[in-house]
Amino acid sequence: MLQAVVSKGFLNWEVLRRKMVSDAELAPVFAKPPVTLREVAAAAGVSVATASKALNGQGRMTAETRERIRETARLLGFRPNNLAQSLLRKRSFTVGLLTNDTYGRFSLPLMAGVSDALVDKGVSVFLCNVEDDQRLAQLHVEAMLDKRVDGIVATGKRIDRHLPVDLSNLRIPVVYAFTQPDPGAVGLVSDDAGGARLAVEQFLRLGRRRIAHVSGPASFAVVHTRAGAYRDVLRENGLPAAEPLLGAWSEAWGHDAVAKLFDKAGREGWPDCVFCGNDQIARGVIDALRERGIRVPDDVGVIGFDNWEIVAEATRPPLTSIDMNLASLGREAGLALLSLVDGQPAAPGIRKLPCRLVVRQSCGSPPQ
Amino acid sequence: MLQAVVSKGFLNWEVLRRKMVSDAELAPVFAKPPVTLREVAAAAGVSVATASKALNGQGRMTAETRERIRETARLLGFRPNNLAQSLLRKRSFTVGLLTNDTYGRFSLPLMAGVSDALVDKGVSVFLCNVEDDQRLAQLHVEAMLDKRVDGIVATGKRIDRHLPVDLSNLRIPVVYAFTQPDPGAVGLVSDDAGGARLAVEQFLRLGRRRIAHVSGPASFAVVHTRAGAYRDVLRENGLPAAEPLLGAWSEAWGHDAVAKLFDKAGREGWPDCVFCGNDQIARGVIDALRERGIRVPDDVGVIGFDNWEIVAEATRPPLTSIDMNLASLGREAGLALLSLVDGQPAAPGIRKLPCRLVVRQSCGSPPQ
DNA sequence: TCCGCTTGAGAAAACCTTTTCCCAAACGGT
DNA sequence: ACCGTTTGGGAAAAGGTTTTCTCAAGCGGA
Repeated sequence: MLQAVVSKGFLNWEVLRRKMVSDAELAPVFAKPPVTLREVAAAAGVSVATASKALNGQGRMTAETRERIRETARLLGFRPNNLAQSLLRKRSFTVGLLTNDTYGRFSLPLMAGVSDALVDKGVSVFLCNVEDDQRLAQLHVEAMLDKRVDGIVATGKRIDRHLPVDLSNLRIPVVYAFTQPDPGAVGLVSDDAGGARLAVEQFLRLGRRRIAHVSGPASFAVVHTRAGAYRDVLRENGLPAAEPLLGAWSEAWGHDAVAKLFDKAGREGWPDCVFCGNDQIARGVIDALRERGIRVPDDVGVIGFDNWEIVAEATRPPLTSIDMNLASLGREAGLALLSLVDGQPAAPGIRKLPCRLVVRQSCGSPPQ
Repeated sequence: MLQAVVSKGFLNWEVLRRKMVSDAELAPVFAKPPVTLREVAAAAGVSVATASKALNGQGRMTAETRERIRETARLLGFRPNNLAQSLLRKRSFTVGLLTNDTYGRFSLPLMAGVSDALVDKGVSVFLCNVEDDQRLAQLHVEAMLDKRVDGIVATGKRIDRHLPVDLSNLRIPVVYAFTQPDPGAVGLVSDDAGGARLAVEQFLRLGRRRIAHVSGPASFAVVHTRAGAYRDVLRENGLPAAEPLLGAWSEAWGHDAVAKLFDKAGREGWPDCVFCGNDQIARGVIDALRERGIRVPDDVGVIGFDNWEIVAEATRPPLTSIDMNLASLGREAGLALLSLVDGQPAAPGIRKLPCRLVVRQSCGSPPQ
């Protein structure tokens, strides 16, 4: 193939050789400028227009010419400059990921999901951690806009709070994932009610009947969503729902809640299972039960929420929990954003993605 | 000010007005194209060259002209197109952050630090999660190169492992933070030996003398680094060092280690404090001690490593721990990369950044 | 009045790629 | 031999900004 090319005299071999030698000579590695299309065209003995068309499969030319140009580009290690492409196409193949939860763990799988969905479409993701700082958020948004991102995924640590910046008039599409969307925007969240339902129904399936619910602070919307679903399922099954115990998202509160639930005399008044608002509470609950000599899951079953593996697997016994599928949520958000960027109208409003029950050992086995 | 401008007749007010009206009319928000320098120049009645110089503080012109152009730009909401600027300047003000630890927690504060150091220099960060997938890593690196990032920060979940991609011949600078650097490259890691030293010396200061060390798997380099420092400090103080107990990075191993340390009869053979290789081990140790009726910190002091707040603060009592200052590490990495990008030669080799002792309650108080 | 210098501002090239014409040569048909 | 069509490929504009060069006007001095 190469031989044919050279013998035809079209490949400017001298250009190619000089280039490669000079590259090898260049001691300071950083100084080596990338190969441009112009250089490829020169080496192949064609115009840049033809070179461009050859590499993009556009235009008309002999198969031989096309292949020769391709080979030259390959040999030279040509890679098109995305900046120039973006300038022309008015698409940067770049999106921004705005979050105020850099240290937390909700945005992490979510971010991975977004990035994962976009990378093989050639789209890169700008990471923007804004903490809760308005100024910082503004700074990041402006930087992204200036860099001509095609769109923005907004995410946060709470479903019921806005990011500290207004993204509603941005002239680029925005998708909200796991954070409060602006009205009329596209939002993706986990189906917390569905998740809670999964937990309670699992207990019912296992033959438990006296189901308690211990959750986080009343200031969180999800606390009420999950508590509502808890009550609904029990009502649907003709069972009495105890008033949910609201406290904090901590192990310590799990301990306290156990005291509240199990201090009353009369074992028959005790719940036979506890659905917890997150895994830390569940961990506290399980530890407190063990300290009281109450066996998990034999005497009392426990299910957590979030499926934070490092906690769920360290719990004794390992914790059954609800997984919000945040990576999928992120992937969906990335794809939704992409289709918005492509001009496809997306249904505004909040879409809820299903949760998943991850069974370990803390919820017990089905009755024999 | 505006009045003066208009009265001078230089501000093409009609252009400005039409622009603003048409903007307001444009219903589909996404269709509104950004204002270009050309438009600013036209509205101000000057050439693009003059407009550019006015906004950048370059060139010579009357103060009045400069101010008029600036005002026009402000009014029109002009923001320079970074893509065009980057193309010309051969600097994209963009760096890549490569990590294989998206779900872990080491890279998180580190990422935040990098981003934090760069954002107010106008540099944005591409987040690239490569898991441990060679193909994915290659994909990400090529995408970054194509987008003409100015440099790359490589980070990972282990100091003693390479990322699944070779970054050593990249023609852009690379800084390694909390991952194994290529030979001759710039690397930043935490000073694990120093951190271990802080912990052991704290115990000594508190009057403890029988110091045990429980750490992670022998396959981790940091395990040996920390164990070495542990031995060194004890030797320097003329105290016998027990052989470190190596196991896993888990709570369960913390439990097992306590059994090994405290099962032997004879209280005088027991350690009076335990330095743990990470916070999860420490958590396990503390729980196991409590279950044996051994009081922390009164009978046995415990210090962890990593200062993973959510664990350290949930431990009973709250855990004293070594913080690796990962956010600072990230900041330093960002700044180092920037100075490399600016052409400043940086000393190659691994720079170790100090750790910090975070005192909570598990290590006890000084002897009275 | 003429010359040289300063001042203020514009024209044009450059960055790199894509795309729309456009043109010359070759070719088939009569 | 002539005409119309296809084929293969090139010239040039476009995208938005920066920078260098150029140039005209104005001004002071002789």
